[in-house]
Amino acid sequence: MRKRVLSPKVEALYRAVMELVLEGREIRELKVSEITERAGIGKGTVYEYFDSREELLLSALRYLRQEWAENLRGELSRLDGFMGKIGGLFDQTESALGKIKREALKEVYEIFFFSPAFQSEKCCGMAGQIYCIVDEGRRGGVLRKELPDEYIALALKGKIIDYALYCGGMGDCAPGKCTSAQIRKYLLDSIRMEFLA
Amino acid sequence: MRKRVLSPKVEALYRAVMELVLEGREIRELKVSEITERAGIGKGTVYEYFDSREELLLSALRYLRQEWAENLRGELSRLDGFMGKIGGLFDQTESALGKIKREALKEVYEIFFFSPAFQSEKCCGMAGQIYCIVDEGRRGGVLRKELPDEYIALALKGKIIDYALYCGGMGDCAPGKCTSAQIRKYLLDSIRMEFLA
Amino acid sequence: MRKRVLSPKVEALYRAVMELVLEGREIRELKVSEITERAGIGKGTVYEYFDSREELLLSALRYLRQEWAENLRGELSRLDGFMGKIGGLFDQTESALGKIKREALKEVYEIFFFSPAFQSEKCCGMAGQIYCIVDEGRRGGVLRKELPDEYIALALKGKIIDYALYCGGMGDCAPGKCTSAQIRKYLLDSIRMEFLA
Amino acid sequence: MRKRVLSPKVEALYRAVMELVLEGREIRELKVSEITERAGIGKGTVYEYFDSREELLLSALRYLRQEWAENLRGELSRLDGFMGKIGGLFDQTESALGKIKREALKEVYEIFFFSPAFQSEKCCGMAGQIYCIVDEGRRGGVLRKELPDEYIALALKGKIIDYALYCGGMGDCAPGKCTSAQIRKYLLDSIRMEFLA
DNA sequence: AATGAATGAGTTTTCATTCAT
DNA sequence: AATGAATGAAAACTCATTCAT
Repeated sequence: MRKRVLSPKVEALYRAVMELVLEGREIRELKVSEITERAGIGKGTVYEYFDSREELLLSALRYLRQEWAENLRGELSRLDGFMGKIGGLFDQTESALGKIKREALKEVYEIFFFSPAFQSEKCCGMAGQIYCIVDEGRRGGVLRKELPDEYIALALKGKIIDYALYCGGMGDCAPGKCTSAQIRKYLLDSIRMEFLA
Repeated sequence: MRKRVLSPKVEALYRAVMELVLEGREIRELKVSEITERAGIGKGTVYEYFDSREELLLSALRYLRQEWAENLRGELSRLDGFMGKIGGLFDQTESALGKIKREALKEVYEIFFFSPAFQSEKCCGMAGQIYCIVDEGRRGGVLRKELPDEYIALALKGKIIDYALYCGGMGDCAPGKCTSAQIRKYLLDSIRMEFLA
Repeated sequence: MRKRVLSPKVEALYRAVMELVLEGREIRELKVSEITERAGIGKGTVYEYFDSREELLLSALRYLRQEWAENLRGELSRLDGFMGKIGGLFDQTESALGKIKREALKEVYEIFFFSPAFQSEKCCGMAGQIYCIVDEGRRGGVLRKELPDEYIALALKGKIIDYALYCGGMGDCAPGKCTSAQIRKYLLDSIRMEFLA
Repeated sequence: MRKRVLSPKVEALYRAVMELVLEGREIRELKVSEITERAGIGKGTVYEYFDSREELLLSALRYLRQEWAENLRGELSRLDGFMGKIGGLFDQTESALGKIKREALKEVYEIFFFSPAFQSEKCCGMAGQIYCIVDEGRRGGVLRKELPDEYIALALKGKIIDYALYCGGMGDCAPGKCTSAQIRKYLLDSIRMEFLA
């Protein structure tokens, strides 16, 4: 539970990157000068802490994922039971998506769902949270014995992604007759039916 | 509905982009000079056909998706029945991922699964195929009446993404006790159970 | 005798470097923008021909040495006899130094006398010319048999350096009672006395 | 005539510069941070003692020359007679060059032989020593009356440079048939023949 | 007096785009 | 229509210098 203390300048840089991403900018297109201006620090300062713009961006990405995952963990820790936590996951997903600009959705999806899969810290983001929930559910005996944890976690992650895509309003090409509440109900039902003992 | 014949230069450009992406490059980071070199044409020629690098990249992206989707459509057209086509979708996903470099996975996922959601041609790629399958299944009466097409399509897409992530070998953080064949079986079972009438 | 044809842009860059050096600038302190401005070409053009500023500077240096050595060779080729050519060497040295700004002396000495010693092209500059003269003198039988060519060449080079330093008006710390003509006479006398058979 | 005691910080800076030069770095390309790191003091401290990097570098240069010249003077003071001291000059030159890295040769030559010529302290380095020796020789009556001191000093300096270049192993382009001992003998012979009464 | 984190002016370098051929 | 050398605006990066501690 030790939060590594960041240099305030580095923290300011990470915050600036986050703000810009949430405003819809693509992370890989951010200029060093934009970030430092937003962070309110000098351009050269970046190079006291990072070897290059590339490194800054990668570190910021890692940090954002970590931050969000930690938030998520905090919220979920207050909830009980397998389905309770799953519900929390949906809640958090929905509320997080509600706060960001439409143009930022793509980048946020990528940062939160996709790119972690290609990093060594696979277990620390959303995927890590889901795994904990599954683990707890298993120990509580609420999950079907014949389904391996690995599959359940994978399938749950897929359902969160489904929901996130839908909430982003871009889930499908159909004329969108369902509300997101309906979609959520279907998804939760399917989870109950498929995974619960 | 005839496929418009591309200028050979444009085709060469699109192929070059595809090659580079399959070698693991991020599409948004490709330089004009790289693409034209790979395509074997002059740098200036790009601007005979496109207004800017941006436009070239977007067009190439659209083209790649279209190509892949068309291949997919071709393969699926030889298969019968809802579950037959779904099985084909899994087959195609697996074989496609088997052919590309590990570094290219991320970009290919993004191009194929994610970014379409943010384009006007939402219905033309993988999502479009899935929608057709659902539609056909509906007309054939094999799908549960109480589930809307929209949800089924969304959920199916999620399962394909699950499978793709798993095949990419990066699906989860568990020590990987399941084979991809097992995962596939679980996913197909869940589809049968949840959606079939 | 084939002069390698340079791209006109590269030639312009080399000329610009030469001009700036002769005006007293230190070659290693030249800015890319200064050089390209002087050369009358775009800043980016440098990077079409060189990988970096450093490379440009090194190439320009090599070129300057080559150029000057070639001029020297041309002038000397019109003169006959060992002492005739040696005299020419002194003439050329004096006239070359007369043409450049005082502040450029240091840099020019370095380029012409010193740095060649640290390059692979040792034989191509002033040292190379001297060696040819010694060689010719040896074949003509005018040099003392007991002195090896190597020593004679070395000693001659030293005398040219002496003269150059003196002409640069910085030869010594003495109040300078000798004229450069006198110094020259002493140097030529010593050459005659020591090396001639 | 007492040597002014240097602040330990300044001394550390000078030593650091010397070390770096002897490792092959060009003095004009040294960064302030490199020097202070090597000296083991804070970067800002430089500006307590020097107005600018430029001034630090010039002072360090002066110091290095002075140091070396003082060493030289010390060694030579133990030797007697014109040719004895000249021999000592050659000894010192050879042993000094034997101690430094090959890459440092160029810079050391420049610092020791060349750049003094462009400084106000012309008489204080090697040139100064030579002038003293000539002076002493003159007073002792061992030098030819018809040769002015100025020329003798100049010529002697040239011979030392010759020897230094040769010892640096880069004296000429000939296949190097002479040993440095031979070259030395030739040079000493020539000095005896030309300058001694 | 000593420090070193922070700075930003001043560089180098990149690369999409143009345009003469 | 095709080219690629040339460009320069815009970006990354460096590093001497400052100044709060």
